[in-house]
Amino acid sequence: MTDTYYLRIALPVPLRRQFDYLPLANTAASHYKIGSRVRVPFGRQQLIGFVLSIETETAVPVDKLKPITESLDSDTLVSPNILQLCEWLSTYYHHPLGEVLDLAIPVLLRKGGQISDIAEPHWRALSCKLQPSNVANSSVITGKKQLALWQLFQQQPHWRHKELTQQGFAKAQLDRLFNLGFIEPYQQLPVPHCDAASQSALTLNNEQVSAVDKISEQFGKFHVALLDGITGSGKTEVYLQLIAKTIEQGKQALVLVPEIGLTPQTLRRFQARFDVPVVMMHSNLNDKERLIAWHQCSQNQAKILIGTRSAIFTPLPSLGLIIIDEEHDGSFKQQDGLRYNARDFAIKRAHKESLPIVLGSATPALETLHNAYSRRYSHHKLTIRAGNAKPPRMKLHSILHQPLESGLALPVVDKIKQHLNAGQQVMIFINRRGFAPTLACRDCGWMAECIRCDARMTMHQYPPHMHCHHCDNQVGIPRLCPNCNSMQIEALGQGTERIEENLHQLFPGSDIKRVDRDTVRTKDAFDNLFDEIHKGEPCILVGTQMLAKGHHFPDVTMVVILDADSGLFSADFRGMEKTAQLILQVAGRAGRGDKPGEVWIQTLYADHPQLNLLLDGGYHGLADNLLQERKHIQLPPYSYMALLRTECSDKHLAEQVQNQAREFVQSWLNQYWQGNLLSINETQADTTPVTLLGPFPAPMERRNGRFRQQMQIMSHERNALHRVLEPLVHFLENLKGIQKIRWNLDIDPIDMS
DNA sequence: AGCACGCCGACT
DNA sequence: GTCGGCGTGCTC
Repeated sequence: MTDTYYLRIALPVPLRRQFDYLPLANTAASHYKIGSRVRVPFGRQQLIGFVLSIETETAVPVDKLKPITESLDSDTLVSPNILQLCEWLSTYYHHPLGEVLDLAIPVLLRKGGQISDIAEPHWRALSCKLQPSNVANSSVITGKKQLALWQLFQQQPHWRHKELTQQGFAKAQLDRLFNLGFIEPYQQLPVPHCDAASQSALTLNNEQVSAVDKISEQFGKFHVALLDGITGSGKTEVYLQLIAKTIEQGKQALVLVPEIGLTPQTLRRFQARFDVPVVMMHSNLNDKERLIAWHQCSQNQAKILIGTRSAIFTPLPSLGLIIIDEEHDGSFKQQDGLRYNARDFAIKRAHKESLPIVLGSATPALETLHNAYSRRYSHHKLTIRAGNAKPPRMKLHSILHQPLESGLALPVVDKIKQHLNAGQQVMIFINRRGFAPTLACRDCGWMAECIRCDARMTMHQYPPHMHCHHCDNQVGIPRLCPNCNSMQIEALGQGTERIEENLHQLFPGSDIKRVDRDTVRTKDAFDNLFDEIHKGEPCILVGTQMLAKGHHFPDVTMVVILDADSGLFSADFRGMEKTAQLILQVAGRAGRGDKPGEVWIQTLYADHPQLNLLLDGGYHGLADNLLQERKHIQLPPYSYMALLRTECSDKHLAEQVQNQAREFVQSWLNQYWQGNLLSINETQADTTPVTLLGPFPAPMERRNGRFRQQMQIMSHERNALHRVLEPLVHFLENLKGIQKIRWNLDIDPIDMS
């Protein structure tokens, strides 16, 4: 008996629907596993898709159905859990499932590769043949190299081919021993390497003990814990001890870290602590290395995975704990394609797999804090610095009407001198790279602007050029004003290059190091620089964000923040939150037990209420105030938001599509929503379930030659929001002329630009 | 997203 | 006469 059945396949195309295919002739339905890959004909091309389900009926006319080309996996590749989580992502972020699934597996598998592709050639001794007597009697082994090779196999019977060639043995020598029947080649998948633990657990203070105890009580069930600990309070030690308990139970642990925080130091700290294999996954891995790590996790060989955003998709069959370090960090949100938030998705995964998740931060996102206050998350505070170190002294220094010496206030210059003379390090933080953010003509007021963006070009000195940081456009430095031919062209404002140059004048003979994307392009360069700074010689560090994230500089005793003001009046409603997080992060880089640090914030607004709140009441003082403000104006976390963005070289088209979207949403609400709602509860008649704000131009309207528009779509009900977004996406997909413009829908946006 | 088909301008 | 521009439409 042959019952007909169909395979429902998700394909990596930007279409929010699935495709049905016929199976291969004479294959039983049981041959096709859910979550396995198949190659299928799609139009004129061949694509790789995932089997979602096996259906007995199809809505497609049977004569349109084609059989699949081949089945690529005999077993499931994406586990039911991960598949369902991807389906959830697809629905929540309104993104095609096929593209979501594509992100969930390593590139090599996406392209049709097999796990066996990463198998490595090995050699093994054939124990029965490899006896000293064989060698002695046969006298077939000639040459020192062959003998040395034979001796190696005496010591250890298995060798990677690569290791042997690295030791100077040639293929010919291996072949010779093989022909003699002493050894044979075989292929084997790489096994994660693992050293014995060399470091033991630190003693915890009471707060840490309490956090570890309370969170580990939640093992085996879904639970979100906020580990809210000031810099230096030992969050990492809490992670490590929770992971240790997880490992003791034979479970795996997943640690997500921000993009920039994944350093060899981090890996070493974990490896030194545990007897089990620790694997890293980050953007610096090549396709093969990524597949190896993925495979080792999926086979339960790796017990700890430390990774950046996309590591959240990794199959971990015995996962017992998830940790999100620096959970407030913006890099957990992907900013293109599938705009998912790995922190939120991790919580979803923890829920699905019934396990605890720890969100750690010194400056939790307001969303997270709100959830902790409302007791959806448990809240564990760490307020004591290790070794009873004093927190850094923070000081707002008004530069209003004050003379500046190369961008630095005079008392700040004096202070820097004191610290250098005391043999200590000073860090100057300015979030602007290049020499100067503006190049202007003194005679006519002309300013160098980017031809593609509504932005001024940054002047760079090393090498000399004008650079647009928004579209990467580069041009030479004009010698005459292009507008009035004046020679009075002047660089205005300070960038890292200029501060560095000025510091050489102010502090001749001092060691000055600049740390920004232009000086440390590679991970290695940064690590080398870090090692040098770590020697502790007095110096001044000048740098951008880069200095704030990831590394700690114990010999830095003074931090100067030059441009905190730029974040105070930002168009983004998260501007103040982000500024506070950055200030505290930078401040946290400084000092250690025996050398307390001081932080000077240069500002024109020394009486800015929220800045003062941050300094007097700490992060939580400010955060409470910001939460009240958000509640008052009903912004997240007190409402849910989606942002529809359009961009087009034709300004009118970008606006027109927004207006069409707006009209669509409004008429949809009138037709389907308000009618229903009114009949249920007429007193709510004036409460619109979904509100629209905009469309309006993006903060920088023109970028890279395209005009950008955006519209906020908000609701107090997550479901209400999604119920209208679904038909909106459908409407936009099928809108005539939509291919002329770029558009995207950002759910829970964190960067409003 | 690809990749076709489909009609209108400057070229061997 | 055709090569090719990218507008429109489809993919189980």
